[in-house]
Amino acid sequence: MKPKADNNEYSESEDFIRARIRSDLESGIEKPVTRFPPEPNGYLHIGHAKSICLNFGIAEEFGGECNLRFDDTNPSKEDIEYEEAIKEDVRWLGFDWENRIYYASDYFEQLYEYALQLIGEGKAYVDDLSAEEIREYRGTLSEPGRESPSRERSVEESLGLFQAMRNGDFDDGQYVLRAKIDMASGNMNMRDPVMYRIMKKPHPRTRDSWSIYPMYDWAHGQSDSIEGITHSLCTLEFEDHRPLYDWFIVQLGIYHSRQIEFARLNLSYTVLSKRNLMKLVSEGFVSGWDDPRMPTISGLRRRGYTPESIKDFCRKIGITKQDSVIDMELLEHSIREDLNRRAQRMMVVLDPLKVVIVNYPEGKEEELDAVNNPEDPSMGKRKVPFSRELFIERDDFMEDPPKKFYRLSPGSEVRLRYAYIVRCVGFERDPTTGEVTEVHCEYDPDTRGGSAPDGRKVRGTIHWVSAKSASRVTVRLYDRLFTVPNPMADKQREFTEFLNPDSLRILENCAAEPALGDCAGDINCQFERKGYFVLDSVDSVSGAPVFNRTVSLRDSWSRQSGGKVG
RNA sequence: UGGGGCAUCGUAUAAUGGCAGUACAGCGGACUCUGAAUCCGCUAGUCUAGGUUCGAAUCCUAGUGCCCCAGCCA
Repeated sequence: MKPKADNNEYSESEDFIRARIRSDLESGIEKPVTRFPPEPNGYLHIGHAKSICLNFGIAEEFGGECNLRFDDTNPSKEDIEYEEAIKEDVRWLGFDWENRIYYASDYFEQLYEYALQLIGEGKAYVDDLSAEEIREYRGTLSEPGRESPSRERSVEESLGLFQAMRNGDFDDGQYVLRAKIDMASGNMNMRDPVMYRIMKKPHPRTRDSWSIYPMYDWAHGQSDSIEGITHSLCTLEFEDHRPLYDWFIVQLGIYHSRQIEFARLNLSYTVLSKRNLMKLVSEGFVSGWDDPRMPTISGLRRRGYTPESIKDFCRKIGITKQDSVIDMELLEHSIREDLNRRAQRMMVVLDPLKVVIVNYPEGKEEELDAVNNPEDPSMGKRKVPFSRELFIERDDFMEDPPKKFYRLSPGSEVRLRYAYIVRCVGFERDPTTGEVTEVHCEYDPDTRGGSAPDGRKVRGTIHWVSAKSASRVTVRLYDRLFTVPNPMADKQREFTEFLNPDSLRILENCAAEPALGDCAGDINCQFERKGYFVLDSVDSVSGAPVFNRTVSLRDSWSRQSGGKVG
């Protein structure tokens, strides 16, 4: 089937960044070169996916290139574990940096030479003010700063001191190298920003060969320039840094990459900052960075999201400079749309209630045809066993049903999907708890396969599993991580106070079609009428599968009945 | 008058002086062996006030609101 993407909204119009690239292409540049520059200090999340799709997407669309660059300028926060996870996530999304993997740390020597150049030209100086003093001297948002006494230091002295900083002659914090710009600038970033700090810490890649490390502002633009990045795309909070980005490049007289800013992604009912995600992990609110409730790429992957659905989502949200919060339902729409097209259908009863077909012969078993995917006939059919004793969903039976309840209730008729039309003729309950323990039905042998030869209308069709051959599986139902759309909105309260206590429900005794009892690999399927599920890649063991609910099906019944269904 | 940015249905996003469109959500209907999917329809928007113009979301003026910046983090 042809996707309706041919003449839809996103192929017709271009965002402001693509428009700019197109115009730059017309006015001379050969091809766009972009980069995705994560710091290896945490796992990638859906917000990074937006940036990845933008940077790699532009390279694909315009015949350019996109580099993967690790912005590893702060060894106190970075770890090799993160680097590997990041590479895996980018690859999983379906992007390829080929041989273009770079590290800011590869440029440490070049950056050092550049610094020498600026010092030599009197545009940078070594400062001996303490961190606290630097802050005081910087002034405030509305008052200009004061110049450090070190500003008057001679070029020769700064050169010597800077070399000594590199040699490890000083302790952490004793000196910094600063750019000499303008302490009265309205832009705080231009008030003699720190370029290097002393940090006697081994670096994952350069080990102990450096005792000074460049700051972001000093490293990023120059790294872009060295790599010939034409368009350096970053988020809005760096707009204030652009004058500094440009200043360094102009002073150095090197290739001028251009920084362009766009709005970062915000998603409702979750948080999207490494700091806060880190807190959820380290304080045990979730099981790890890849907890299926996490908005990380690895969490979404384990939850059952596909790369296609994430890329589709990124295309739909667009690229602008407006602060916005995207509704989680749009992400859910993307995965439903993708999985509806490709997921194998299965019948699984999450909360089993026993049904006895009283007029069905004891010991008899037959195999019925079930469609694997009504959206895709090429996926074929499969056999499902049927017998006298079945399981149905507990909430598909009601002793005293409300209006418009199309499922089973005393005296009513319902279709067992792919099987027979049955009528409820009675039920049993536990005398002490009052809970319904068993439902009795009579089946109509003429309706084999679920058809009604007499043309009778049966509104309800429910899923079921033959009791004898059912596989016992564990199912984890996930719900939104937070109870409020924006957990960060309340400044008085910690965002963790808004964690949803019901974000995970574990169902140990679900009854599944036999085939699901022993399966392996990346299995995305739809449990009919319940949602899309994926075999958990971590906790499933052979013969004891665990399924994660990726997303429920849309459910207009629970909305209209106000009830919570499964 | 510290600096920088942003304002279009509930949420996003298009319209680059010429019919305010699309998607998600919501509501209603058709269809249905998934209360799914699909199809059809409906609701709903240009921050405010002036101005320019035959014509303004778009240009001008003045307001208002929101976001970011005072790390030796990125």
